[in-house]
Amino acid sequence: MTLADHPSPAPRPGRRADAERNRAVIIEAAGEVFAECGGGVDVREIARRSGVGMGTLYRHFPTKDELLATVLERQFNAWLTDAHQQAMATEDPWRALAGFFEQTLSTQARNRAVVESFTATGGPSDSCIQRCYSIIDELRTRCVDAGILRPGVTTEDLFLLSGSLSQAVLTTADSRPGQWRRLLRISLDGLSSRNTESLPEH
Amino acid sequence: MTLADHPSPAPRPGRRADAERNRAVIIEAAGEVFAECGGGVDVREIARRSGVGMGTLYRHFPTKDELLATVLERQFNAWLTDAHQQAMATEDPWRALAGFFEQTLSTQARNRAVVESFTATGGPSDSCIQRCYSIIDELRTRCVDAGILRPGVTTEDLFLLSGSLSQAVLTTADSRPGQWRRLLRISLDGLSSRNTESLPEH
DNA sequence: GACCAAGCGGAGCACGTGCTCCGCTTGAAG
DNA sequence: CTTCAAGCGGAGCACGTGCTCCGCTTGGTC
Repeated sequence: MTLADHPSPAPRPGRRADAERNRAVIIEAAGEVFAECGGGVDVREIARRSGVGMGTLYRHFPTKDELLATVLERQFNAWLTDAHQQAMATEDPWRALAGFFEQTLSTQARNRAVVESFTATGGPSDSCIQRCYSIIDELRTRCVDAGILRPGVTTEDLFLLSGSLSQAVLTTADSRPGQWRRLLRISLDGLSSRNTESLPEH
Repeated sequence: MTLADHPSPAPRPGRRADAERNRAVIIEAAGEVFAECGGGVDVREIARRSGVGMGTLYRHFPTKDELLATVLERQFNAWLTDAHQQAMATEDPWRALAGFFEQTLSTQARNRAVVESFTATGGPSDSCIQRCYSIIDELRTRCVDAGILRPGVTTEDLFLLSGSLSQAVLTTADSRPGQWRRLLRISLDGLSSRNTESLPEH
């Protein structure tokens, strides 16, 4: 399932048809460019890739930040929807949790801007964070109920772990792609209930 | 042991005394500013903090990158020296490894530029990387000889883990400082030889 | 004390990048 | 077909930031 399969979230009635089309083209192109180059790219590059002038770009998105936010929101929601569906479809709680990390990391591996957004101030919007927390919490609860998750592990721990590993994915993307799977495996084993010693308080 | 306890690596004979003094002041100030603000700070801020003009700064360091490299090299070497001494002084191999991570992360937690340097292209100089690998490899070997490290764990795995956790330290530095210790604990438990299943190949 | 090369300060230049302005074009309503 | 507001393109402005230039100052030597 790719991004294009998800419905565009904000169709705007009353606008001229070409404007609507341009808006969609810009979001599409910006998504690609941000993913490849990170949030620091020159806006002209996005305009160029969209085949649209600067005026048009800034008519639709008053600032670069707003464009980035729109794109990230869209990509996050697509990813979260997929992740949720996949999690629901997996019977075994542990496989569901592991699969979530696997999917998250391999998706984000190809999207610089998304990884950056976790580091930078602000990051993704609150509603996305909230949604992400909900999914992780559901996965965590299922594992706890099955007695296979280490006691004391919080949703925040899992969220932070995901962000931390994302970074590992990025740093090894060029030199040793796939090495992150080893770290993931190590972390998951550390999360197993076979480890009974309590974790340090904050 | 702090940075000031380490000898300045490059005293330059034949230079005027005030120039030598200024050079030291600049390195000191730049170290603080880079640590607080990251590598993206305005050079003027470093000049201001040094109490020195732009001309003086650029006389000693022809580019900002060179200044940053000099500062990072110095800080890395100070950190590595401390880490090595501490590792040598710890009898128990596992405590030595855990202590290395603990020290690395709590040091880097207060130094944005260092963490960034692992992410950015280039990063620390090759000789630093090499030295760091040597230390980690020594720690790893001791653990392997004692039979307490999970089979198949490489020096690269441990290096990558360190960088990955550094990121976690940064992202939670403001909101939940100390949470990274929980992730570290989880990772270390996953590295224990009690986990016998082999890690995925690259 | 006199001399001067080495060193210094900071105004200002060059350039990259976010954003605007305005004359031209075009979808669509009548 | 006519009309025109909505939309478009891209030159160029504003500003932040790396770096330079040059007249002034000063440590060191005789």
